[in-house]
Amino acid sequence: MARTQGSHSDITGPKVREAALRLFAQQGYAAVSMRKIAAEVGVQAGALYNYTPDKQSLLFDLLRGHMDELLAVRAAQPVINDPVAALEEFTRFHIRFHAKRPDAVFISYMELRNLEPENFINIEGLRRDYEAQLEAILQRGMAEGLFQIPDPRIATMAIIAMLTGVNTWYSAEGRLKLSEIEEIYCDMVRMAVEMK
Amino acid sequence: MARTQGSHSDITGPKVREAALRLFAQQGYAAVSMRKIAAEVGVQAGALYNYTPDKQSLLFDLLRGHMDELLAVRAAQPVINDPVAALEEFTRFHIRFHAKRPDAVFISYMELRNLEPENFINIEGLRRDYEAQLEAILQRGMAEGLFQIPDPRIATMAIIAMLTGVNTWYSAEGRLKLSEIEEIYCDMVRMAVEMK
DNA sequence: CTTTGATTTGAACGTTCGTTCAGATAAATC
DNA sequence: GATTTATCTGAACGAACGTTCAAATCAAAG
Repeated sequence: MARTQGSHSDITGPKVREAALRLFAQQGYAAVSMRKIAAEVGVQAGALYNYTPDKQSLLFDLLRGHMDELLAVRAAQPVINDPVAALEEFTRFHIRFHAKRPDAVFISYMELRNLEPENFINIEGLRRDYEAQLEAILQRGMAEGLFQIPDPRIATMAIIAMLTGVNTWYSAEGRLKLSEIEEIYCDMVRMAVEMK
Repeated sequence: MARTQGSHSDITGPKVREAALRLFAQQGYAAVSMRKIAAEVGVQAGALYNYTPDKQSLLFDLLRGHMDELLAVRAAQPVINDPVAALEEFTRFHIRFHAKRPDAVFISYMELRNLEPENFINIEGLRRDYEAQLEAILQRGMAEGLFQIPDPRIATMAIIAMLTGVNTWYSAEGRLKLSEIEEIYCDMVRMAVEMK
């Protein structure tokens, strides 16, 4: 027997996922052919099928991987009990994590509709888990009389939409550094929920 | 000569645009074939070319029409001088206008990348015009000492992202009526910018 | 009822799609 | 150096793609 380790798949596998992620984000799932992905990797289209059973699975794995990483990195964060501090930490975390992965964030929102129903439900559930973490912070802040929030569920959606919106215009070469943007959003979020 | 009025195009034309809008929103521009649109209209694919020179123009016309209507309806709104009242009016207007047109809003965000560069710039300019209206309200509120905003440009993007985010979860059958949602967002937006 | 021209059909075009697979290639083990 | 097997090529499959166009259809004007 031969070559049980060190085969090309260690290199090609990640390259396939990277190319697919970039192309799906730029052109959309339906507009990207397996041949385009293969060309980007430097391989023939047939070779891709050593790394994914089909195109749909490739998309799902990217979305699933993104959500898994989001929840894993978040879970590794230290727990903060003070709602005000926790909200600031969530804000900074969300902006930073998403700004680093614009392609994955983009396809996570755009290509959900291209998932088969079962896969869709799967990803949707992970997103809800993440949203629930922010909602819990808001609920705690209200219980402690620190926050003034007309509807915690809606405030959760509003804050997340606001934060994720950074990705639509942020550029590393822009007017503001990411740390400055974090600061500004922390202020706005705090003002939006704080008891006066 | 015959049939200078009342021809079928009066019926088929709008049906083509409606079908294209719905299908583009549901499945994405690239995933929707001219044959699918034709089937939805109840016509053969070739007949579509009486109503659009090509598929790309069909997408552009939908986006352009949406933005034109947004700016036109907005321009017909009475001018409000008080920044606090103007901000509330903008909030309500944005939520209501966008909630009524979820498909057009969706493709306006998702399919921008499928526009040819010239068309992209065109639509992008109209969006900036709209955003500038909110930014002007924020600037005026700051000048009058009513608002406390760390960065008006970013606050503009944040508020618009927050408001447009309603479309990702709003349903007419949901827990809250649209008027209630408007109310909640007005509160949050006001709290987020108001001088304390 | 005939004429007229807007509208639609239905077939065809060259191209590209996702996927499969027998055979070629190449690297690690013996 | 021979063997083994993961990896990749290159061709092929039927299906679907956007678009074109001659011919058929049909409703209003004369």
